[in-house]
Amino acid sequence: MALLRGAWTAEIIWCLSAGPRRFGELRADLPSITAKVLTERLRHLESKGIIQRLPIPTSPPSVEYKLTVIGAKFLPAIHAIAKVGDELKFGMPDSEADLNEY
Amino acid sequence: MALLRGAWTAEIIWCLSAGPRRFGELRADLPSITAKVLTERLRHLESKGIIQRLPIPTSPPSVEYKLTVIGAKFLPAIHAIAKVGDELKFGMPDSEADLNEY
DNA sequence: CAGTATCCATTTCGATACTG
DNA sequence: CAGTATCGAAATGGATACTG
Repeated sequence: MALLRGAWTAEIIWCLSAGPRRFGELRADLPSITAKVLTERLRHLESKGIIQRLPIPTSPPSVEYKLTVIGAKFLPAIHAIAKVGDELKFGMPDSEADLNEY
Repeated sequence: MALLRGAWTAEIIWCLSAGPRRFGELRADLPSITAKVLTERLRHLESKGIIQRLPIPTSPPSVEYKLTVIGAKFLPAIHAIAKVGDELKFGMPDSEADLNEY
C-alpha cells in the first residue's frame, strides 16, 4: 500500500499495463491530472523501481515510461482493485451478492 | 482507490476479514495506530458502507466492527495487494520472475 | 472500553505560469 | 514535447491529554 500511495498512482500503473507510454499520452489518458502531479508520481514510481524512464533523443524530445519487472507484479492487484470498482459502480448483473451475509 | 485511501485502511479491512472485531482488538492488531486515527478510519469506512459499527450495550461498553457485504467485495483486491507485498518482501522461491521482461 | 479534544507537522493536490 | 517553479489549500498523520 505504501507503494501505491497517492492519487493517480494505481491509474498510472494501469495505463502502463498495456505497454510503454509517453508523458503526453499519459496526460491524455488521465484527463484531469496536472503535469506537476504526473511528474511527481512518475518520479516516485521510478525511485521505487516500479517504472522505468527512457528518454528518447529526438527533436522535440520524447520520453517513454514502462513498467519494470517489479512493477508488473502489481498488475494482479491493480486488476483486482479495478474489478471491485466496476462492481460497485455498475453492480453485478444477476448478482447473488446479498444472499450471503459476510 | 478513493475508498481505500488513507494509511491503515487496507490493514483494517484485512483485520476484519477474519470476522467481527472490537475497537480494542483492532488497536492490538495494529500496534502503532493511535486511537484517533483508528477512529477516523473506522468512521470513514462506515460512512462509505464498507464496515458496520455495532455498539453492544454492556458495561463497560464494547463496540464491534464488521465488514458489510459491500466491504467483503474488497477482499480479493486486498489479498492481491498483500500477495504482492509478500513477493516483494521475501522474493518468490524458485522464481521465473526475470525470464520475461514485461 | 471506546472513544474525544487539541494542536501541530508533513504530505499531497491543484492552479497557474514559464522553459529548453 | 516534457517538463519546472511557485504558491496556497486541504487532507492526513501523530502526540498527548482527557472522558462517560
